[in-house]
Amino acid sequence: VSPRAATKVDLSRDVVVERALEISDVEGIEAVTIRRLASEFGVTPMALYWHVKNKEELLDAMGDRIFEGFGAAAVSTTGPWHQQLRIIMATLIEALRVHPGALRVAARRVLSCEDGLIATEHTLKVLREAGFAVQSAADIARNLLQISTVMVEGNEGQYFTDTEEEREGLIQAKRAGIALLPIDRFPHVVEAADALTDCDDPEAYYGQGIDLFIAGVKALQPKATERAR
Amino acid sequence: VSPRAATKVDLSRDVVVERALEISDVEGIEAVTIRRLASEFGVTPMALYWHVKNKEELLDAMGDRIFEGFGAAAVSTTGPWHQQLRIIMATLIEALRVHPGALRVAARRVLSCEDGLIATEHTLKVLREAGFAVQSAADIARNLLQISTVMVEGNEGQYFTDTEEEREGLIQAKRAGIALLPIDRFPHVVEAADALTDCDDPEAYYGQGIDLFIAGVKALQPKATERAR
DNA sequence: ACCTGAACACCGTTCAAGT
DNA sequence: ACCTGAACACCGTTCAAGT
Repeated sequence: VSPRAATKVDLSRDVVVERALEISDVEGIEAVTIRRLASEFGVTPMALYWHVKNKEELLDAMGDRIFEGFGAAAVSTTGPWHQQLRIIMATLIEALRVHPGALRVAARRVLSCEDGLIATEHTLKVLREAGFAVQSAADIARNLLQISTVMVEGNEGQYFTDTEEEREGLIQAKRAGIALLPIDRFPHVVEAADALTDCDDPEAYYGQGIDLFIAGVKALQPKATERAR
Repeated sequence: VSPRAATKVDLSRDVVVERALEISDVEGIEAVTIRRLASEFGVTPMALYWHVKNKEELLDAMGDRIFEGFGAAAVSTTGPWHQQLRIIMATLIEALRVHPGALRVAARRVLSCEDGLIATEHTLKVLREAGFAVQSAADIARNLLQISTVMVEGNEGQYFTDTEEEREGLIQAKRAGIALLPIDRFPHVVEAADALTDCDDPEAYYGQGIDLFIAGVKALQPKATERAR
């Protein structure tokens, strides 16, 4: 019944990964350490090595967790190819936003986890059927993942700190630093100080990013005449 | 004249940053440590703190170095807006490719260093004159940087190791892992195993990425009728 | 099956002291 | 002005040992 007993659940791989994700979402991925986790579970650092091979495997497991359910969602899309691509991208962004601290580790796990593979398979299928060559389709699929990752990261995967106030402070400081630039040299930057740092309308931000990507892919689509090599 | 004397140049901020960039390009940014640098210079770790405030400042300086000359290059573009944007992006990618290990630290320094600000100012100017609203222009400028960064990173900013052979091995292992997937479940992924991992034609890869982005931005451009709010 | 203890080779950084 | 020495609070990980 002591405050420490509250955190003293039975250790397991899942519990460890879950806690690691919680930490990364608040304080960033660098705050996730074996020793930190151990102390939070009221256990010795070495105890974790029973449930996870090493730190790398822990990070991988965090990434895989993020993609859970993504495969099924990606496969269930319907409609014209560009609409399917749009839904896949929107779904991916949604999934990534849940754990902004673990984006990076997720991105490099796409081709190493079940759900990432399923989603990639379907994405490639859609692109191939739209007439894209193997290399083009692969590049576009990679781009889709990378752009989604970097958009989410740029928007909510920064400024990790211990407290919320501290986080606010960092953002304010950044914005103020831009707003105070010499306006004669950087008029457009100063004008866009808010727009460049913050995002009071994330949906619009992601919407434009998705629009841009889909429009770009559409423009790259080989014409039907070119397709018959 | 001893082998160790060869590395014993006079310590200075520039020399330290330069060496840090060299290390990050070969072994990745995590290989850059104060103690490692100190031992390479044949000096005590604390000696570095005279030339650089702390590790964060060192990383920032590495990022700023990457953008050196980028401002001037970005400003000197001419032609229609989308062509200027294209040149800016191509130039940025070129600059980023020089130091693939320090991409990440560079990206977050754009709005904090001279050359990054100059380039951003000009990019925003071009976009505003093309009719984009402040928020849209800002989002697109951010996207340009992020996409460029992530393309370079995805292509040559991975698999850092001590030796070149080890690096080759990692890439081969990754590709083999994909190629050996069950072909009935992941036919398109297996087909694209090479295309997804490697890039024997980087110019084509970056070219398509730039094409995609520019086409996407073009599609988002407000029509002249809409512009007169 | 699950965890501990002690130890090793690493980190960044402070602070006082040397030349 | 520039560097050293000793110390502190952190890392990940191995290996043998406990229950």
